[in-house]
Amino acid sequence: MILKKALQENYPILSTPDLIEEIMKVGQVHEMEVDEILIDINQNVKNLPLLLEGSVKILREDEQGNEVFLYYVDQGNTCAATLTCCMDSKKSNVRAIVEEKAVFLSIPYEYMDIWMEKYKAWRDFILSTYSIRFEELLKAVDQLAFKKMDQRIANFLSEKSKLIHSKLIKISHQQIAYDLNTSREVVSRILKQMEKEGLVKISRGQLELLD
DNA sequence: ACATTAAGTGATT
DNA sequence: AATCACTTAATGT
Repeated sequence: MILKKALQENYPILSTPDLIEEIMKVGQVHEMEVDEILIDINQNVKNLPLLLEGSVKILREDEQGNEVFLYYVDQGNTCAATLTCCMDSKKSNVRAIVEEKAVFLSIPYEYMDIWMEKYKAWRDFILSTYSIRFEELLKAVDQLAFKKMDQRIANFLSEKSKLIHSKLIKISHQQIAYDLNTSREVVSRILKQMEKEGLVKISRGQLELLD
């Protein structure tokens, strides 16, 4: 079956045959289009999504509704923040928006505990996604705390470029400003500077990373 | 041709 | 680095 293959390719760590079978049995395949909200803040999370295709952007929001980009989750991964919520079906503290058309397996949260006891592969999987995401989070934190806007923008763009495997990024200055919680003018000015330095080529609604 | 939206700029805090 | 007010340029209808 094609699904099984996708699962094995994207999640080699879950290779235990019995576990694969169970995942296939209880997991529901879902598809979501770009910009759809996979998980919203304060939403009760009762399913764990295992991304098979596409990618998702994880955002944090403050009391005033300002959003800040945290990190991307791509295929073969799941979000640790979601995982935490999923463990006992708590409310999400982040928002997950589909960045690239996503296909994922939705696992009801009841199985989290059961599989933790039953399968070593599952435990390893959970632990490793925790540590991967923890590092991502630390990266995000010191970006926010210590880096200046120009570095944050440069970083944001290179992450994005890596994610979509393209140097051509279709995004407006406004959208970048929104993701990094700054103003459009600042983004425009920094981008202009980067262009002078030969780092990017800007055109309306899209930009290209140069080397 | 006109309206709409993206991007550029200077001044101010 | 943020905000404002305004201009200029690109794009859609």
